[in-house]
Amino acid sequence: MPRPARVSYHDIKRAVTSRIQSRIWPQGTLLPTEAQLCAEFGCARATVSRALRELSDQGVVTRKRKSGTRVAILPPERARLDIPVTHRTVEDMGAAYTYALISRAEVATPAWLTAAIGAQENAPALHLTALHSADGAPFQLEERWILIAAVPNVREADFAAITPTEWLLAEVPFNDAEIAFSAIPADGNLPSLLNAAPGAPLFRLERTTWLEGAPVTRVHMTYRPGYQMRARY
Amino acid sequence: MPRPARVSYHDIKRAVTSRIQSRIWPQGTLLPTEAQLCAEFGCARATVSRALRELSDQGVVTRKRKSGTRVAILPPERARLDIPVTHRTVEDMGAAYTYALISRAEVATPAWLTAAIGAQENAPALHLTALHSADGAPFQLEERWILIAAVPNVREADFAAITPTEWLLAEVPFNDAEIAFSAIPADGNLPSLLNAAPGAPLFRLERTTWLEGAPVTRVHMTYRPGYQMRARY
DNA sequence: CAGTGGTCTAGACCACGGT
DNA sequence: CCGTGGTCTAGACCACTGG
Repeated sequence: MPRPARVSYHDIKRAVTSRIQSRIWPQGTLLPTEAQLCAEFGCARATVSRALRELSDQGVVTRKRKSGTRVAILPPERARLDIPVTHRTVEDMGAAYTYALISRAEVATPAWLTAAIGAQENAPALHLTALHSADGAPFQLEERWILIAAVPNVREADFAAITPTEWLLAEVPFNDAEIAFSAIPADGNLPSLLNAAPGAPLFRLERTTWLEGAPVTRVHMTYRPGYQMRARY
Repeated sequence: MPRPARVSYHDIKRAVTSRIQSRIWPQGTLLPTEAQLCAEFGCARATVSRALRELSDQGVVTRKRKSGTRVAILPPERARLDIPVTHRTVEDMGAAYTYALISRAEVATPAWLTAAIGAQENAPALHLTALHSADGAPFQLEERWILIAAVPNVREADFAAITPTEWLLAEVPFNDAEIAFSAIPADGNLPSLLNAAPGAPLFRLERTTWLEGAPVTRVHMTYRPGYQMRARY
């Protein structure tokens, strides 16, 4: 079979994955070294290196210095999950997006939150509740705490005009975050706000964000009944 | 401030993210070209290129030929989700893992599934139900369909001895997949199998896998009450 | 058409970590 | 120790796309 004049790292990726799929290199197999693959494919080592690095990022192979590159045993199912701002999620469904601030209050950070995110006891926080709707129907209820110490000018933000997510994205562009998904029952004010039967299962996403180790905000996003979050890989 | 003798792509990434965080480069700003950044940092273009490529992968900047590199507006919250095999999930919790096959039957692919995954009408499938337990307590109920046409030797697999996931991973190492998360009520046999109150909200993960466009398997993994799936980024 | 990112090369040095 | 991957360099050609 003819070889392209120039070998791309894509070619190497395809060749390697193909050999893994066809069992030429079963799980756990030690792959040839980068230098050997260079020779085989007739390309520079940087090209092989990039191919193997990407496969490693995808969890297809595992690499260790000195020991070499192996076909992953039990590759974790690894998905990249893009969670767009709700605004966009709704519009991507082809629906009209509306947003309403329900409540806004300065509070002391509740104890459960303090423990969960590593904030100081009773640190002042802004507590917000807001409803995101699609074509006028409730789509997602957002409950959020923002630590005022982390973003002092949050006191001046007008959350009737801009969603907390968008304000924060503009204000604190970067951070570390942790996400948790769960199923919760519709209780408290959820049935009326989300138009759900009492006790109905609702999908919830919780996200905590830190800026250089200091907690910034925690949000609970509870979706309308039947909502599914999707990802491909 | 002193510059290291050799500039790493990590240095560039930190420098760029730092400028974005500090509003030197607000959202939407056009960054200097790779060549300009090379000159500024005193390194090769490949180094700058790798730094910007990784930032682009992370959704921090967006790149387009000819127009250049810009700070992303509304960066999507992008998480990498590793879903290990249940076996490992349980053991990572420090619990003893057990597995039991509940049912196994050859069926015609149900109509709803056919439509969802693009399989042929009435294609023969293997339908499996299995329970994964942690320290003897129900942890996850797995309901799976495997299209026999895609993996003919599935008929000889002994799913009492090996979990469907692990068998499939060994048999069909690669594929495209789609995942959906949702909250469902405990109905049918779920309450008794997962030790849940009838109607209780349960977290469910659905995954469909294809091999080169042909559907291979669909699985519904329903977790015990209260389970949370977590990710960091 | 021309500017910008996308990629490859050939060579080099280095850090990690088995043996 | 020394093999393997991790990374940087300096230079080059190419592909896409905005003006």
